[in-house]
Amino acid sequence: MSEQAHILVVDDDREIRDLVARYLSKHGLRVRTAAEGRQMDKELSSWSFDLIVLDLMLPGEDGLSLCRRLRVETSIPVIMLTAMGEETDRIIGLEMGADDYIAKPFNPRELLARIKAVLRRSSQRNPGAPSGVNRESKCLFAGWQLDLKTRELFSSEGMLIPLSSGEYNLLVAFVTHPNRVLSRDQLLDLARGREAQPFDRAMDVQVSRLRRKIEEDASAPILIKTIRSGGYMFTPNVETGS
Amino acid sequence: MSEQAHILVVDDDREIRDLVARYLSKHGLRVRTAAEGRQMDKELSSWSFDLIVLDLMLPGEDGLSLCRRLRVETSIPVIMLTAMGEETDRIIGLEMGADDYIAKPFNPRELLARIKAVLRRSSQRNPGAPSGVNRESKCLFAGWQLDLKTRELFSSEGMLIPLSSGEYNLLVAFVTHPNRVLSRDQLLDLARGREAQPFDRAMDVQVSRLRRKIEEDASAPILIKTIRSGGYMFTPNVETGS
DNA sequence: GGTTTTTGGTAACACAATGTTACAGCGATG
DNA sequence: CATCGCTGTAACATTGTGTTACCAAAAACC
Repeated sequence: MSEQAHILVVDDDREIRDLVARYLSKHGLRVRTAAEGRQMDKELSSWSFDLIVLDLMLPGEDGLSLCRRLRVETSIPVIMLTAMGEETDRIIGLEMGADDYIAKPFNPRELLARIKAVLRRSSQRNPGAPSGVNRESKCLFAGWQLDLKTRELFSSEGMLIPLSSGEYNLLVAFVTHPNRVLSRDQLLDLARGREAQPFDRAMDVQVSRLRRKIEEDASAPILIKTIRSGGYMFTPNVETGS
Repeated sequence: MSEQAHILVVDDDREIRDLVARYLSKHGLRVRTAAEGRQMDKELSSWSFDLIVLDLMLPGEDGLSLCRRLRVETSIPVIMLTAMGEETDRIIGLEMGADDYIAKPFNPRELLARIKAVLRRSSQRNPGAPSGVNRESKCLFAGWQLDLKTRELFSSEGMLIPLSSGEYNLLVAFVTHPNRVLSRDQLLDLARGREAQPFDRAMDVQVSRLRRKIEEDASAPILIKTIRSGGYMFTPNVETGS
């Protein structure tokens, strides 16, 4: 979050989405949007976010239900948007686990202020930590064992393989998104929380360095496959456990 | 916290104290009250609390100052009560380290919702760990035993390892905030109560000195991990006991 | 099939972050 | 006021990361 914060705006009204997205971007935030729950899930699985702005009324699964799910699955702060201004709704929102609440119609400036307040709080609470999912503490894949709590990687023989912070973050990004094509851009976001510059080859190099440590034969990679003009894919099955 | 949470309400207005105490008790929380700072300290030294509801305006030492002290001495979450509704006050409250804020007059139901929200957050942050002051006097981690009362550190063989007071404070900061990334800035605040200057390397040096004493191999640290461009993380499980 | 173009791998370098040591200043102690 | 232990600072060593460059592999083109 020393960089720009990454915000997901979930609202079925296209105008509001665009308005908010434009306003927040102009004020230095990175913004992505989703129209409803399924799109939200898709965004969540592709990017890491620092905060979610969530409309209460949505087609399909409604905002409260999404909010409850977010609370169970992640620790990303949520600001609820609602058309109704009554106190009960506000309270219900908070009871569902939202971090703040704002009534429609709202002044974008106020939304920005609340976003900053919530980010300030959550960065105090959990500074520097990657937001989002992180419940299980061990991951098993292809004989390897990655301990998310101690940030340690063990080979199938039980040897401790030292990873740099960058290699660890990248591996976590892979392990939490297996069997999917991840673009360099996404990886950069998931592992570093930053955006790609044009001709940014940082991820290629980091992948290369990680391969050298975890692949049997780094010149014929099995675990981290290259998807030409797509990115990379982490192919082993990942078992997550306590 | 699987039991009833234990709440301390600090407010000089007797009516508010009683009203809040009754409402919260009725909803399954254990509540104690205090009218001002000294009473608060007395309660704190007699009981362990999961959360403190703290009025901003108090006779004697005011709420902000109490809040700041609480932050230094304990890790109990705080919700600030204030008569003023302006954002500056809110921000000041949050900067002092409050976890949430609610403006008077408030709906008890909203207070309850916020209390639950904060408890939920703090139990996520510190799962299974006993909340509150370390009236516990011993900490066990990775075979080490740290006695908070006598400020002594014993190795697994029972040897007394002398610590300087700086090393002790740093270790306490780690032991009370395990499994979290702590920035140099935070560590400086927790262990020294001061702010970082630009290019302040004091914590690096102190961490290095502490590692030399508690790590098996200081060149491959297990207990205190470096999080590049983030800070440090204390990774062992900490058991606290009497 | 052969050539060109695009894409990815990685070595080498430069820079940034961190580890470590030496030393000076400070306060406590006797 | 000499000594001792502790701490911060500065200097240097080490390690990690991003960038660039060059080469190889794959795809596109003819």
